[in-house]
Amino acid sequence: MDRRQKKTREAIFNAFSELLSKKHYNQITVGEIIELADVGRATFYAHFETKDFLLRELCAELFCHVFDAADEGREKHKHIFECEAPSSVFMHLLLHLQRNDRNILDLLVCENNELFLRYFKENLDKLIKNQLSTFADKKPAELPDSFWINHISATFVESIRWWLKNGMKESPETLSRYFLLSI
Amino acid sequence: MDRRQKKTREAIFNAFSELLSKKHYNQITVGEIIELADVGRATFYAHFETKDFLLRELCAELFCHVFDAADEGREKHKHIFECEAPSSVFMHLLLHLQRNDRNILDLLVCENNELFLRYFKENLDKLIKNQLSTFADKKPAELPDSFWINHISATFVESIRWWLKNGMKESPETLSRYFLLSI
DNA sequence: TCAATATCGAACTATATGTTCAATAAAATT
DNA sequence: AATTTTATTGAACATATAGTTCGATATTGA
Repeated sequence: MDRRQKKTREAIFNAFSELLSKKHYNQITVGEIIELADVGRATFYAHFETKDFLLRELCAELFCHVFDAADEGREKHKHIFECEAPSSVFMHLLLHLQRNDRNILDLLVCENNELFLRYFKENLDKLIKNQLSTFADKKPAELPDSFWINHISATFVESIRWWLKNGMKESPETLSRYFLLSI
Repeated sequence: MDRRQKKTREAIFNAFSELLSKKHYNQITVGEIIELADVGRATFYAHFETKDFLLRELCAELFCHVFDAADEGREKHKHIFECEAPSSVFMHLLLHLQRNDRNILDLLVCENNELFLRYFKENLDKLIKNQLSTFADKKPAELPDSFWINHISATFVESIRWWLKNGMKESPETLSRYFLLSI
């Protein structure tokens, strides 16, 4: 990819992230983004069709980071859900979140960002679907799989939201325990 | 309240509901609302500061309907959560949802409507807080109350969302069972 | 060096928001 | 029934933002 493109893209992502951590997605204008990113209006639209597309691509990058972060360096580490005992799965993701991507936490804690949450949950659903066996012993027999998957990932997301809303006082270990207890 | 005001307000609510069932909140314009409601632009703004305020008030009305619907007629029926055995609490709300307010379901199923979901969850949180004892036997001792409340109401909402997303094939009884099983 | 292409900036169109105001119609008051 | 108060109307208005267009300029990769 052209060096210029990469730079521009990066500048826009950074500006957007910074704005997202300060104000609600709906209240951010393209004008603000390009001003902070210091790129021309036409340039922005050469990269992203709309603000929604920008968010979608930013999410894709962040998720890639977070969900595949452990991938680099070790080989047997395809998913976060594969690398440790079932009981620490959640904690592992929390650690990744904490360590690597302050951005993603900003997005999560941000008052209401449904678009982001949807993408996040889509990714979670996929992950959890692949790791269903991990939670199989807790699943009431009567529940349909899709209900169960939805329930786990929703509980996952809500645990994080609760954590952030309350100032992240608990350690990842504690929160991980809360999550597993509540399932 | 002036008869004219009431009519106008009603017309705007109806138009807004109808639009909400067809398209996303963000894509609905004030222009569309007043056209469908057949009221003047200035009139709209005499009633509602912004579209967000309109939604907030619509929600307030709907929640009032749903959460207090059983209130009319009987006296010992302050909350849906007080009128029956714990096991049918959820079903009771589902029945209200089904019976009284197609609108509210439209809002819930609508792809992404974070504002509505937030108000809905706020109401739920309050209700569940008052009814904590109902779920006390299921609560792991270690969990903080606020985490537990959040978990229950989130599970509640997600159960309904799953139900709607999958075409509402299950009976309210079944869904109620799923909900209680997953907690 | 050169051809391809990314950026710039400024102007432009289009659409939505929210306000203002004088005229009119409906409601409440006497 | 007459009068006052209030709500609605419609049109004009100012403002903000989205998204497009295009010629000029600068950067890149070959």
